[in-house]
Amino acid sequence: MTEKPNYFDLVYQVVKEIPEGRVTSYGAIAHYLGLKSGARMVGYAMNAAHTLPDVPAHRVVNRQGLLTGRHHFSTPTAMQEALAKEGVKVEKDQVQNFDQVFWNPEIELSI
DNA sequence: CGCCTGACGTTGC
DNA sequence: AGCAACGCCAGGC
Repeated sequence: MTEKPNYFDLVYQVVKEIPEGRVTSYGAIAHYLGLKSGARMVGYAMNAAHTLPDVPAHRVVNRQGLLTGRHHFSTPTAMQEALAKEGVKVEKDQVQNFDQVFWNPEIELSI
């Protein structure tokens, strides 16, 4: 990695703006950054963000509200535990009331 | 330098 | 309504 892609930092910033007790989806961030087809890239960026303490990757889930990246955490339950502590109900790796805790950057950040 | 994999999403069948 | 395949792009080996 000769350089760190700018959009990586963009993803980090958006994720860092996620309020406690709220979650967002990769596609939402991707679309917000213009990476409409780069949802994968967002997740990929998250992989690097995983090393940054300021990037709550546990608040980022997929479109289904499913904790797809929980396996990348220190423990398979770390993501669920973190969300549960913030008030987000997680059952079987699935976010409950996903539509209620969903945080849309395009709206919350007023684009 | 080339191939493969990968925290997703969407469309088609 | 559920399952499968494709598409996008970048990093790692």
